[in-house]
Amino acid sequence: MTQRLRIATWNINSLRLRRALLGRLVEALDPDVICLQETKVPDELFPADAPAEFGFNHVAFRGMKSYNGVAILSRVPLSPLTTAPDWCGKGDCRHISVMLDVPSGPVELHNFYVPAGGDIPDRTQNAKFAHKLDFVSEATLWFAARPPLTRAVLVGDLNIAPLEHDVWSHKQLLDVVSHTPPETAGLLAWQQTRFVDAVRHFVPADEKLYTWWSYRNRDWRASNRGRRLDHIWVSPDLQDGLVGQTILTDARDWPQTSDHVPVCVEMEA
DNA sequence: ATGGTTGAGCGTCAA
Repeated sequence: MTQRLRIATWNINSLRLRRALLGRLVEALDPDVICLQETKVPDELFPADAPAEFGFNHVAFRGMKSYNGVAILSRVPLSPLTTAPDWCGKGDCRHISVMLDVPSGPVELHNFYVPAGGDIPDRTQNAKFAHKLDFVSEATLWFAARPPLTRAVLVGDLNIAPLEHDVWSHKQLLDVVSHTPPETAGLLAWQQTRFVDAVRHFVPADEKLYTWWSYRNRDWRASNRGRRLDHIWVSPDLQDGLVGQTILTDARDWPQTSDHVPVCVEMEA
């Protein structure tokens, strides 16, 4: 027997500022698990009552002051995984992983916030870009070195739009951090450590898909200069159980919202 | 080519 599992991911850009918007996310998507990035809250200030307020009685989080931070809110029990390294040795709270105690069998869940990489797409001139490439390489090597994963899901703000139609203009973004060849090649190599892009499973590669629109636009919908930076990948054994995907574009119009919108995949797992 | 906006938390830095 399998059971329905909906997993959502959202770069919330401050959990404390936008915790009420979690209610809208739950209303729209009814997820079993919510993975958050850029919580921007140290663990000792994590709003401990927020998950239960929205029906999530199980939580794991890793945060720091001002920057980064990840969290997993779950309706099913979870246990933390502690096997992953401290990526790039920075201790910067960009990854958290758990085993979800799904009745039909445990599911390994990874929630990542990949470095944005700064503005200059040159690792010799820009240490943040070097960090981003190194982070992706390190993750690729780590997953590649493991036995092929089963019942595994990897989500997050990966800060890279890998495909031509994951950005509003492939040509104009080829030298813009998030869509440069070393980044897209790096992300696809990571994915090829044996994951399936669960959103593209449903949407052909020639169809535009975005999950992020800059704040620096007068009218994000009119200009529609988006990028698909937020991803949900599953291990190949879960592919046949995929039921559907939702990119909650409407969330970009919520009051005081994030510049990212939630992404959700439903599966039988 | 440049500038445009937001958050954390009080300087600017990061995105």
